[in-house]
Amino acid sequence: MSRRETTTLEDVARLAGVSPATVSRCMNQPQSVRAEKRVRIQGAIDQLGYVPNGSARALASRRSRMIGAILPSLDNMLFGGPLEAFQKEVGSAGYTVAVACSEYDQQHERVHIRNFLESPVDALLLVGGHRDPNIYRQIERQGIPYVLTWVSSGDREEHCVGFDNAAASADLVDYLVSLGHRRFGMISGFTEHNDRAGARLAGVRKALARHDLSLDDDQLLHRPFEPEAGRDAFHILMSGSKPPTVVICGAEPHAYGALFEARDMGIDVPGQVSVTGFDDMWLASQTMPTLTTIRTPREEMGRQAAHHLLAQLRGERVAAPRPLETTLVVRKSTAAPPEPFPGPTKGLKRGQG
Amino acid sequence: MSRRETTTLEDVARLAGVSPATVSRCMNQPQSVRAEKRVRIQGAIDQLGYVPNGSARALASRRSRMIGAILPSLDNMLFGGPLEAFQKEVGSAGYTVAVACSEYDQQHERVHIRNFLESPVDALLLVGGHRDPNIYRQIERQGIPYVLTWVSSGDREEHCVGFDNAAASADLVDYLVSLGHRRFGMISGFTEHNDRAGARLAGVRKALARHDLSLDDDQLLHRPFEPEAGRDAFHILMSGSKPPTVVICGAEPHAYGALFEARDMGIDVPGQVSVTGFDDMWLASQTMPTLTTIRTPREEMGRQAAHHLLAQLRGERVAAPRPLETTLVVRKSTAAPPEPFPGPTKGLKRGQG
DNA sequence: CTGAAAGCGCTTACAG
DNA sequence: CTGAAAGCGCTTACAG
Repeated sequence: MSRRETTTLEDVARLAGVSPATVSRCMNQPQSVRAEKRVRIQGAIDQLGYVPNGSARALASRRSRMIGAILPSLDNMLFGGPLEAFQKEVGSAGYTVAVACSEYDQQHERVHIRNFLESPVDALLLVGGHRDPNIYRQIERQGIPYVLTWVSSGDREEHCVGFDNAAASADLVDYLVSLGHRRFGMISGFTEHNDRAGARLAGVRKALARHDLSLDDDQLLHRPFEPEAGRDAFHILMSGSKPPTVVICGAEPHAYGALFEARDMGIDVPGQVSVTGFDDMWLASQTMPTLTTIRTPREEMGRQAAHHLLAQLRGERVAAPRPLETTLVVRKSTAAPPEPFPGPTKGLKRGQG
Repeated sequence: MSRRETTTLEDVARLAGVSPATVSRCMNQPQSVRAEKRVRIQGAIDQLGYVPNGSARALASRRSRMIGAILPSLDNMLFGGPLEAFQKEVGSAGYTVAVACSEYDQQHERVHIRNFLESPVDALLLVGGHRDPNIYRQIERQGIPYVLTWVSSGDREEHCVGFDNAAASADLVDYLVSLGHRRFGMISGFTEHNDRAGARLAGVRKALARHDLSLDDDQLLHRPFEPEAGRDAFHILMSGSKPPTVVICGAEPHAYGALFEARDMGIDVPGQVSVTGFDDMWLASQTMPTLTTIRTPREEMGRQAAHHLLAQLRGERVAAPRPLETTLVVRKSTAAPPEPFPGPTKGLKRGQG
């Protein structure tokens, strides 16, 4: 235990017989140092067990090599995969990922953004695009790159790496209408502070309107993203006097809950009612019946978000990313409605989806 | 855009008419600064929109306020919850959490540990306790606190915040033996670099031995933690000439896969074969049949890991944490074996679990 | 309670 | 290709 506990770059320089600047260059731009010295320096590094101090490096270079990621939650199957993919990509470029959870709460997210800006992070990954403009102003004032995932459009398209939630749910509706469905129910997430949930609901409404259909107020239930909540909502929808012939779920946990509740209520899916999900998580292909849903390319989104950010960090001028494609995956939870049901309007166009 | 883009503590000091040292104190130990000055300083901070620079702070104070967490995976339902709980706890104490995934690979983990030590992090959260002693030496040389989760014993009990995997699976075996089972099959994770999986398997073996039973070699299959892998293994086990009357799964995804495969094979659970899980994730209570399993207190573990680390970071001397309790949750996937099956030995003691 | 000063361990123009 | 020197923006004994 000497007085000086940590070995510094200066120690390495002394042992290698070069200046600290050269050691620094050797670590950051090896090709700019004569090979012979590189060997001596590496030897000194190994001999001393030198570990560079990231804080000092960050301060001197004004780059922390840290990227902050703020996700709504980690305690489900949705965000972990993309985060892991993101971390892997930026990690191999030398960046560390700091995480925080907003718990689907704007105030929490705001605090975390502020903390990350203080850290300071070199870049930021967020989910969704709707937030107080002041937040964006604050981020941009610091001049750090950021990426908005899970959405493809909005005010800041050049920062969005995601897919078109509204278009995806509209696809779903077109398909369901083509099956003959006219009475729709929906279990949605809360839309106030969640533009993904909002877009999915809007997409459903818009597509229904195109078919001269609509979603009745009492057929739309907002619930947190939990299977239990989905069960509860499904039970309510199916206990009404005129239950829907199809229940669209804005998030997959809702659909799992709906399927479980149907089983417990003795309701046949898709015989009596069709059920759809959104995201195509692993369970969707294992439920009974298997779930018709929208596949979202989540890992791919994580990777692309990383590349988008890394390009900006390299100082490249980047174009607005192209929206990622979603896919309608038809499985066994959807079928024609149980009996011919006269639609609320005439002139219904079949099979146009 | 002035030449100096960032406002620094010095700017605040100048505007408030105090020294930089006082501004620093005002932020870190407010009570040591006269109230009147505190107000002036806060005013200056607000007026300038001052954001302290974490890198400089880290360098000067030799504390980065960052904790590194290395988990085997984020892309499943297991580690996200505890990580979120951990982040929440340490976050409210002012710490940032950096994450990385080892992908159940020692070399990956080693690289991430090294990167974190460079960052440098103030503390480290790891999963499991078995790793190259050199790694521990390296961590301890830097003098940073660390916590080993998901395990309760081993060489470094004072760092473990977890539960006794072996005892938990032994409980399960005792219960199954008490039901009358004598022919056991097991789907286990790979045990070479995973001491949790190793302990679960060892616990099963030890408990069986206590009952004069054992696990035949061809009744033990090692698989990655995926439902599909569980399906595959279950299929193999049940296709043998003498299939087991119970399949113990070392991880819950294996059990889900087993249940799905049983359904597809037309095998009645628990009529023909019992199936057990380990962890009690949300799906366990929703499968058909519902799953008998071991409940592990994962969120609580995340919180306790945080408190254990925070106490050390405060410089407190901490005692070895008490192991967390696991619970045998009996549901519908287990029952007596289909027919009286003569055990390999006499003198079997019933109901001793 | 407060300030002047040194220092944390790097990086990076600048000059050669 | 290399070195001397300044500087990144804070914190913290030390003295008062």
